[in-house]
Amino acid sequence: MPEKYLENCLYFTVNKLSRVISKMAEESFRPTGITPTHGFMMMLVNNKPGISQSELAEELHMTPSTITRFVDKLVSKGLAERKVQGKVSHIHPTQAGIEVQTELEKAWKDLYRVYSDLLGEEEGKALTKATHLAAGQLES
Amino acid sequence: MPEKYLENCLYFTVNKLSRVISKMAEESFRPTGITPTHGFMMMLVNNKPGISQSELAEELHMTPSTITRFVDKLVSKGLAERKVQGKVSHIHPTQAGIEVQTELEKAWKDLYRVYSDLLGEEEGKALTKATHLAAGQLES
DNA sequence: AATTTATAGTTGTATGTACAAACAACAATG
DNA sequence: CATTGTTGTTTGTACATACAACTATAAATT
Repeated sequence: MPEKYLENCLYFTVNKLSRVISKMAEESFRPTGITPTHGFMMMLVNNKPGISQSELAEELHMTPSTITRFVDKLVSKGLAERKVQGKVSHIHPTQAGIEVQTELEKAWKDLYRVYSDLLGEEEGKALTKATHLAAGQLES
Repeated sequence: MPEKYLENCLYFTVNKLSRVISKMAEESFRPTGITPTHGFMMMLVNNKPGISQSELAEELHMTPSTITRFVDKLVSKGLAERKVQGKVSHIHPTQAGIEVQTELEKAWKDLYRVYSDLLGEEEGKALTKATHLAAGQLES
């Protein structure tokens, strides 16, 4: 078992990268007062008012229970509201939710800028594509 | 704001990949009765008996508090023991800890096999290298 | 030697996320 | 229409992990 052998393990390198970039994302989103994932969810809601939770789950690649919790938080922050219709919950932005959109987009662009500057824009794009592809290939 | 735009966000793709590969790792390590990260820690301890917690933190890229909790768990499972010496804790494997090593290595190889088969071995290696590099570049 | 600063670890608490089980609404089939 | 299955959401619980504040030891400086 050689030294530094963890570097050769995808599980490890990906998890580490995940921690690092998550911290960067929190940094970028801090001014909005919303954490990154909640922010993305909010943007999805603004992008498609009335979106259902399963659609959110699909887009965000998260489990329904997690989505419930996240929507709860948006609601409790006054940024969104649930309109239950039969078995489906439709999520709509409130006025406050609509208003926070530009700030969220700014945070997102900022995040992009920060990691692109550190990685090189093209390298960043390539890595994004590669991780997206890999995630698709592995989830089977 | 285009459709499917989250795919172009490194934060997102990396987090998704992290979730996917973490689940695969849990699968591979399930037979050992130890979760992947605890397993890696155990291997590090076997690899260098008497290793300090800060060294573990460094290798695993995790915070000291997390290391404390993880070591606690190894100890409570009877796989390792702390020998406190001044302000430093030295972690040693117990007999049970030593004995679980081969099974852990098997699980680890299995994980490698599974994702290599799905990604292609060379592609997997390339991605591992790329994520490792990126994590290094971003943590500044 | 006394005081300050740095290092190693721990503890309390919080967050993100998942799974499993439950529940509620709808669909399909006898 | 009664039952059985399917789908969407929720709730209880659990785990990995982090941060901030704390304690304890060691090192450095006065």
